[in-house]
Amino acid sequence: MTYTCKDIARKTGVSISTVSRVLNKKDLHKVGERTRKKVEKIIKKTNYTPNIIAKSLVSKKSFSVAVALEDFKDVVGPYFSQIISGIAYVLQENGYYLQLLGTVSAKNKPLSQHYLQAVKERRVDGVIILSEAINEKEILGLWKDKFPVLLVNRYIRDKEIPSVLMDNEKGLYDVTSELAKLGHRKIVFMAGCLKYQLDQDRLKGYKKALKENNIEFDEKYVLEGYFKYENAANALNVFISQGKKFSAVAASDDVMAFACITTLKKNNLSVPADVSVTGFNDMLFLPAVNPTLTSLKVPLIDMGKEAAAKILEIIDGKQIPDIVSLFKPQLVKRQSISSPHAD
Amino acid sequence: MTYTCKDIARKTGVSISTVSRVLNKKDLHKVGERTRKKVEKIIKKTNYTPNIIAKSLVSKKSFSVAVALEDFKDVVGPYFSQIISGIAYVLQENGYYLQLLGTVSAKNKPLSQHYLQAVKERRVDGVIILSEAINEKEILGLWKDKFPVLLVNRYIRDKEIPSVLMDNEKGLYDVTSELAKLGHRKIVFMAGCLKYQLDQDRLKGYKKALKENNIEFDEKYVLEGYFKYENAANALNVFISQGKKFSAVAASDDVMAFACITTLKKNNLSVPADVSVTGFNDMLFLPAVNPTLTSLKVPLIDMGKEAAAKILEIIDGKQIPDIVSLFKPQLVKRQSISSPHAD
DNA sequence: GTGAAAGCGCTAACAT
DNA sequence: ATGTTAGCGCTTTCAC
Repeated sequence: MTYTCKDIARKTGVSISTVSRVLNKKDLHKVGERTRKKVEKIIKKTNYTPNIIAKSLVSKKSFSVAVALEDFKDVVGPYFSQIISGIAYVLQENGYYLQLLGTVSAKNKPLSQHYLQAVKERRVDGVIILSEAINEKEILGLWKDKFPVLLVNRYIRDKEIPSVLMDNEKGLYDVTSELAKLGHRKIVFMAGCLKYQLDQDRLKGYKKALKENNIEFDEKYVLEGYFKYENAANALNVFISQGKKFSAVAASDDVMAFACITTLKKNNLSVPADVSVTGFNDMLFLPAVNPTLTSLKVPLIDMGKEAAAKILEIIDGKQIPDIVSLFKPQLVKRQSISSPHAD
Repeated sequence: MTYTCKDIARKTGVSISTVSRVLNKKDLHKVGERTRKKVEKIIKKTNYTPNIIAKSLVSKKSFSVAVALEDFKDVVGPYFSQIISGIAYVLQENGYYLQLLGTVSAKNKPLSQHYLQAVKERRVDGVIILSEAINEKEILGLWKDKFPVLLVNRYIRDKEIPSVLMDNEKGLYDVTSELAKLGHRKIVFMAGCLKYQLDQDRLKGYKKALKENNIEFDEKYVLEGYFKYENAANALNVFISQGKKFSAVAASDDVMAFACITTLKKNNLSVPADVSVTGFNDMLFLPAVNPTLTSLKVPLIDMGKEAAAKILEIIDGKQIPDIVSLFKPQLVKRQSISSPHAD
């Protein structure tokens, strides 16, 4: 049997308003001590829990936040899952629920329709956008409608949309500089997806480091692996088969870095003796991997926590002190890099 | 501006029932062609989306399903994330939303309170339980209340609670048999957590294989790694320091298998020359890992899909043909096993 | 202090 | 074929 506040009122012999008052501890000073106790007793006895749906209807708050992923397959893999884990933790601590939304490929529905519908249906009080599949116009539309939105590792140029970011430019700058310092002159940048702002920024850092070390930029040395193992392996394979010279690969992702290592081995190139390889996010550190991967450590879980904390502030209508939080990647050197051959 | 069905009715010059009818395509034959078109036009023009909260209140359906995890940190890591990915996919395809719930550690709240509250608040139409932290009594309570529940890789003895399972007993039986066939006589079983049914079943398979190969069971050869890298490494370290002889480790998880490989290397034992190692779930296959891991492949994403499909059937009140779906693990042999030394 | 009543945005039974 | 109306379970104002 599932009870309603009406049942509780009847059982206690009071009105539903009184029940509501003690339930929400609101205007409690207006409720008699004895009445309150009586109501509380019945609530406990019946194990009554208010219907949140009804509450939402009148309060216009769902106490839940959506996390918009591009594809549910993204949950698999340490990048998104760490961010989500951080978000989930903070939301739960604050009594909020987390809805996981996909932005592509729902049956019979165009791109992003499913996620937008959830928002418009007022299922959620805010959205944290991890997906790159949602276009800027849509996001700006929501923001203009005063709907709480927050972007993670993504931002919209010249617009004041709250974002939680990592310093992508500095990340690739650091890693490229390190490789140059070791003596590398032909460095491949295995980007994820160059149409993403994130890889544009990394490209910028890569170029900056090249320039500072008097290495000429050659766009043929920029490959795209789309953050997928197979794609990265293919891209590097094609590059190798073209006979291009190179002694290092800076990848935009640890998974792609592993793809590069495997591909190099298959081409009888050893890592790091022949080619140095670096990753990004330092999310896949396994001591069993040989060689262990040099990567850029980013506190993904903390970024998730920050994202959740921030969207809650926005939902609560608080003034947000900073539109942007910026996390710094930290270079972690391991076995996958060394000085190049002297040839 | 956010519209209600009343607004649409007023703008179109019809009643709200008519709006509701065209919205839900229900009793549509009773609506005039022209009226329908008129309503549809206004809906399109105003970009109106019905308020799902109100709809839920009357229909007593939230169109969302909860996935109960023990700890949000669990999303990180391939085991849970693959299952979740499968669940999310099927739910979305069926127009359902996914709520992620934790079952421990919400601030000020005892174990599992948060998840139970979500259920009782009628936020969700059903729960898929991945967590081991929810006790059997609670689950049985929900089931008795006719609340749709489904367990994944977990079941309750002698109770007909729907479950999506993998054949844990056969998995460890297969792997242990293979090791015995190679000539191993001293095989360590690195369990996750022996109080879980899953590891009890695996233990059973392990024992069965030992018996069939005339190897005496010794409980000292059963360790617990709690599915964590550090714990497994510690447990094996302690075991090694006790001077026990062994030539193989069958782990209940790939992560623990990697922990074992690293620990063995640190103890100057090479894999597989000195000690063979196997994993479970085959979820971390990386060609870059040396040696590549022998493991039991389980279709985790498919298990997630099956779980979602099943909970939807239960929610729809359909007769469920099988209380249990059983997925078979498949032994994938790679470099981490070989015959033992001849000493 | 407590209760009655209106209303949140929708559905569905019942009129017309 | 279309409209009227009574709720769904709660919050909140306003009486008493």
